Amino acid sequence: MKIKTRDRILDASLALFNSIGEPNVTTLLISDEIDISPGNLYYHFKSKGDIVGEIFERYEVELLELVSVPEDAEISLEQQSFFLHMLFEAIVRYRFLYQDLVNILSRHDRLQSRFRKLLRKKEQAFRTICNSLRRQGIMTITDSELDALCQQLSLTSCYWVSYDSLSHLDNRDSVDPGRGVFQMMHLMAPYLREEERQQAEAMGMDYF
Amino acid sequence: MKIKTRDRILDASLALFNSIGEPNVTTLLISDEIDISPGNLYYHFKSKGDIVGEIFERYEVELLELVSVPEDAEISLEQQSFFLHMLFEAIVRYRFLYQDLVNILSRHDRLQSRFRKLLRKKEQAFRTICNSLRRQGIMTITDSELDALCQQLSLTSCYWVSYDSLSHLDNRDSVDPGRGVFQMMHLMAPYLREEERQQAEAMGMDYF
DNA sequence: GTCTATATTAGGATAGAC
DNA sequence: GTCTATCCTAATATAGAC
Repeated sequence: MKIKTRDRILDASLALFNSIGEPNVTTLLISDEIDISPGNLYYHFKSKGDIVGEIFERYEVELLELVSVPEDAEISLEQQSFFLHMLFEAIVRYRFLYQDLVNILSRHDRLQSRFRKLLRKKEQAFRTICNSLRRQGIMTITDSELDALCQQLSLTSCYWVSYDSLSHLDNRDSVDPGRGVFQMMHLMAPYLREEERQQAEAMGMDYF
Repeated sequence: MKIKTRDRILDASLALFNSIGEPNVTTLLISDEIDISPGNLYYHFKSKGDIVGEIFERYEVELLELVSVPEDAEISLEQQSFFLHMLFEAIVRYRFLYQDLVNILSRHDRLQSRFRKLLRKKEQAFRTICNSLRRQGIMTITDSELDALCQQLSLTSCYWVSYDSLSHLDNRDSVDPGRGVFQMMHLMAPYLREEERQQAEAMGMDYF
C-alpha cells in the first residue's frame, strides 16, 4: 500500500530540516526530494509555514504525551533514565527546531507560545521526578538548588543535541542521544545518595 | 569628532542582529537605520557576509583575550566569578551568534572552524580554572566528573542567554548576564568545599 | 564617500491544463 | 492529484552620476 503524498511531504521535509536546517530548505528542494512538482506540494499545503506548523504539531503531541508525569508518581532512577532516553530520542527526531530556534520562532509567531508552554511542561516534569526522588530519600537537595537544577536540566535537554553536533556540523545526520542522557544524569548525580550515584554513573557508561 | 561610516555600519548591524536575529536583518534595514543609502553600504562592505565576518572577528578577538588563562595560575573563587561575568558580558554583546548558530555557521562556512576553535579554548579555560581550584583543595572532583562539568559549563555558557531570552522573545534587547553567572556557579557548587560553596551561593544572590 | 536607479536572483506561491 | 508555466516579492548586489 502506498504512502499518501501529504505524508511523504512531511517526512521528507522533516528529514531535510534536520539535515541541512529549516531555513536552507526550499519548497522546491522538498518536492524534488520525493519527485513531485512544486505545484503539487502547494496542492497539499498552502505554504511552507504550514508544513513547519504541522511537523511542530507532531512534535508537540509526542512531547506532551511523554511529559505527562502524574504528580504523585513514585519514580525509580531507572525509570528516570528511561524517561530521559525517550525525551532525547524525540528531541533528536525534531532537532531542527532547536538548532535554529530563535529564527524559526521569529518567523512563525504562532508557535512561540506553544513552544514556551512545552518548555514549561518539560521543566515541570523534571521537577516532579526530582520531588519524587526526594520523597524517597534518593535525592537530597535544597529548594533553591532544585530550582537551578531543573532549569539546567531543561536547558540541557534543549541544547545538548545542537551542542554535540557542533563538533561535526558536516555530518548532521547521525546523532547519538545516549551521550545526552549521560550528561543529564551527571547533572543530577551530585544530589543523589551514594548508592544511586554510582548506579547513575554506571548507567551512563552504557553509552560509551 | 565623527565616527567613521564603516564603524557605524558595524555597530548598527550588531545591534540589529542581536535585536531581531541576523537572518531577519537586510542590508536595506541596516543602511536605513543609520540613514545612508544601500549603495553606500556596499561601498564599505562587498557583501552582508563580510559584515557578519568582521563582527565575528571582533568577537573572536575579545574572547581569545578573555580565555587566555595561564595553565599554572592560582585562581580564587572571586576571580572565577569575575571571569564568568566578563565572559557572559561578551556573549550577551554578540548573542545573535548563538541564537541562530547552526544557520549562521551553515551560511558562512569560513566561520565554522574558527567558532569550534573558540569553543575548545573556552572549555580549556574552564578546565584550567577547575584544576587550579582542585590544586588549592577548594574543589573535589574526579576526572570523569570534571570532563562532564567542563562540557556542561561550556554548553551553558553558549546557550544560557538564548534560553533565558526564550521567556521574553518579544523584548530581546534587555538581557541580564548575572543570572547566567549564577547558573554557572550552581553547576560548580556541588564540587566545592562547604565554605566556598556558601560563598558561591552568596555571590549568586547578588543578582536577584 | 555618497547617492539614485537598476540588475539579478531565488524563493514562495498561483493559474490552468491534464 | 499532479503537472508545467508563470507571477510576485524581497533581498543581494552593481552601475554610474555627483
